[in-house]
Formats: sequence, structure tokens, C-alpha cells
Amino acid sequence: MPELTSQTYTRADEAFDCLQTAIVKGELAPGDKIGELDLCSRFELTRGPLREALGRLESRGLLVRRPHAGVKVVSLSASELVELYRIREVMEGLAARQAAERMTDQEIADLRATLDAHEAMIEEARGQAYYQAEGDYDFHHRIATGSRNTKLAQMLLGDLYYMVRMYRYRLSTSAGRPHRALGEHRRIVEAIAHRDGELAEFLMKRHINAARRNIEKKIQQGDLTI
Amino acid sequence: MPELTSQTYTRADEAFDCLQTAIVKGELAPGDKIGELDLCSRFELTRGPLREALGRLESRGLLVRRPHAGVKVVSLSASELVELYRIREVMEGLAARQAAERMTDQEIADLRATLDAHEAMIEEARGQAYYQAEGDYDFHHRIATGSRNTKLAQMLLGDLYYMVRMYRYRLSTSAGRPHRALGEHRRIVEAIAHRDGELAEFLMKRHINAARRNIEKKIQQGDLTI
DNA sequence: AAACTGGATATTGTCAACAATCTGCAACGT
DNA sequence: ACGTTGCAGATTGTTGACAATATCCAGTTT
Repeated sequence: MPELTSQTYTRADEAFDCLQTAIVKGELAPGDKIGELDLCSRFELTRGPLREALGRLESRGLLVRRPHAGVKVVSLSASELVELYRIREVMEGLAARQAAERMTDQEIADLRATLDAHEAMIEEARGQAYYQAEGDYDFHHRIATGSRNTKLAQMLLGDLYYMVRMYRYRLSTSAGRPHRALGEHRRIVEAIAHRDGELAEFLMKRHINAARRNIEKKIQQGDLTI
Repeated sequence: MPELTSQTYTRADEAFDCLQTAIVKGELAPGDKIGELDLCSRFELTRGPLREALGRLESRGLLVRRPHAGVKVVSLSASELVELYRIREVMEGLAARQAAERMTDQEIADLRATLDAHEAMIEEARGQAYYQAEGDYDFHHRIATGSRNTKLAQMLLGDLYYMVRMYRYRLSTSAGRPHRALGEHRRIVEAIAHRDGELAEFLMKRHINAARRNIEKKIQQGDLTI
């Protein structure tokens, strides 16, 4: 048998993961110029695999390269961040509709459990924006996967979410927003449980629309330094 | 001055473009297992840049790699191809709406000219499916760009279109479809010219929906070997 | 004094050799 | 006869050295 547990992690995969998480967590901030050998010593690898990983990251839009000049972490303008949410709106709307049609009952039960845990976190850790953000991410992650649309999930999980998370830790959530967001999540799940794809799509689009308007408001208030 | 015309094409860029077009044109068919040194001799380059390009292609989902086992061109199942059109429907709907809000008058005029040229091609080269396909691609390309949504255009032009074009040359167009599609294109452009984003989105979604149903019909008839 | 030009330095792009791993075939045992 | 096991070959992953290019600083010029 050709070793089915072929979880062979290559150095390039390792480099890719390390860099991606470093960027998302903010250890490498947007706009930072980073040298290849700096990264090599930092992550204990050589330039070959690193460059391969850089190619992947560039292709995903997390960093930009100029030949012979160097690599820098991509820096989104305020308007580009807003545009990102417009894309999320239509794509996650589709994901919600397809999830309503295709998720198993078990997955829906798990989704409900996720929201319960999320609610408990909001009650307990009042103001803990980090957990709120992670809980939100988990919710959207499950729906993207539940859509059974391979490419859609790939684009959401592999592209958009990483870019959104890059900036999420800067977006201080408004006072009542987490609680309101939870309510919106619950209604989406109920629509999915009723297998009402059309409603699920509508509610998801409205949900992300609200998040976008929230960000736009902050930008106008100057609360956001991008 | 630091050479503003810094169109420095690296070997990796070259490799990336060559491979991408080779895949899209069908010279490398879906499912083909391809060796690195084969590609090296084929495109006159060494393995370093090639591997970087392979990383990018993999990240874009055009090919899949198994460590130590090799690279093969991705092969979409029939259902995955259909799912691709569902994604196009919502994303290009958004693109059309934003294009209606943001395209310049000049761009709209160019778009009309494109359709005129397209119409002439349909009349002249009756049955020339290739030109039909390229004309269709050009139309959608212009609208994606006209949306002024950087990330949206990047995802459409850099991801989805390449995958669609990969399979388009196999999809023999139905008898009256090109002419009907042209009519749909014209109505979309008129909506954009009237700056009616909502209508443009609706018409674009319906347009791609029709294309999807066309493909589904062919699949059911068994005209499509995927 | 400000702007430009030139070269030194450091960084990136590229290459070719080495090591690790998978695939396919053949021999063996059951 | 069939399945398993071990080996040989080929292919991929990795490494370190070499070449090409952009950046930075100093000297010069206007």
C-alpha cells in the first residue's frame, strides 16, 4: 500500500503556513518590507522552499514582490477593505444557500452548538473581542465548508478569510455588535435548518452588509488607521 | 531614476505564464501527470524558477501536487464545473453592478465596440466556436476590470476565468446560443450605460445562469466527456 | 545648497549538484 | 495462482554557490 497517511509536510508547506499565520496574526504587519534571508533565519529554512512559499503567498494576494527589490506584506486601503466585504456578501450568500440545501443534520446540530458556545463566550468574556472574532470566523468557516462547493470553500477559506482576519484584530467591535451579530447568526442557522436556501442567502447577505456598514462608519469616524 | 519601466520578467514569471496558457489551451490536458524535467526541457528553463511557478499554479488550483509523487493538471468533475458557474453568477453579478456605477463613458463606448466586433465575427465565421468563446471572454474581462474592485477582478481574471477557459474549448456551443448570448450581452451593456447597477446585476446573473443550464443539459445528454 | 551621477554593497534571481522519497518490477512465500 | 516484500531506478525535495540587479551613499556639479 502506498502509505495512505502520506501527510508528508515539505519545507515549502511549512514555510507557507508559518508565513501565512505570521501575517494574519500581525507579526508581519501590512506594508513591512521583508528580506528573504531574514525569513530564512527566522523560520529555520533555506531560500529554495521559502521562495516557493513566497510565490504561493503572492498568488493569493497576501504579499507583493518587485523583482530584485524585495517582498512586502500587502497593505489594503480602507476602500479595498470595504470592497472585500462586498465580495464576501455575494459569495457567502451563495455559500449559505448551498449549505441550506446540502448540510447534513449532524452538521447543522454542530453549527447550533457552535453558536451556543459562542453565546457563552460573549456573556463571560465581556469585551474579549478576540474570542468574538474567532467565534465569528468559526461560524463562517463551517458554512463555507457545508456548501459542498469545493472551489467556493477554497476561495473563501484560502483567500478572503485570511485577508479579512489580517485586519480584524484592528477593528474594535462596537458596543452591542457581538450580541446583535449572534442573533443574526441564529436566524441564518434556523433558515438552514428549515432548508430554506433563499432565506439563508438573504439573511447572510444582510448580515455581512451590516458588518460592512459598521466598518464604513468607523472609517468615517477616523477610528480606523489603515 | 530607478528604471520605471521595470517590466523585469523573471524566469519564474515566464514559467508561470507558459504553463498557464499551456493548460488553458489544452496542450496539457486535465489529469495529465507532468514531470518537472519534462517541463524544463520544454520551456527552456531550470527547476528553481519552475518550482516557484508550480507553487503559484497549485495555489490557484490549476494543478495538484503530491510530495515526491509528481504534479498533475487538475481535473474538474462535471458537478465541479457546474459549481464554478454558480460562483461566477454571484461574483460577476456584483462586477456588473459595480461596473455600472464606476465605468467611464469611454469604457462603456469601448464595450459597445467590442460587442459590434463580436457580432460581426458571429455573422462571418459561422460556427467558429473559438472566436465566439474569445469574444465572450473579452466581454466578461472588461466588466470585471470596470468594476474597479481590485480583489474581485483579481479573483475573476486570475482564478475563475482560467478554469472556465480550460474546459470551454470542449463545450461545443449549441446552435443558436452565440446569437442569444450576444443579445444578453447587449442588454447588460445598456443597463450599465443607464447606470442601473441593480438591473445590470440581475441581467448578468440571468446570463450566466442560462450558460450554466446549457452546460447541465449537455452533461445530461452525455455530450460532455469530463 | 540642491540636484545629479557614479560606484560599492547588499539583496534577489538563477543554477547545478546532493539527499530523500515514491513507483514499478521481480522474486519470494503462502 | 495470488498477494506480499524487497530492491533498483527515477523523480522530487533541498541545499549552497554564482550571477544579475536595485538601493544607498558619497562625490561632484550647477
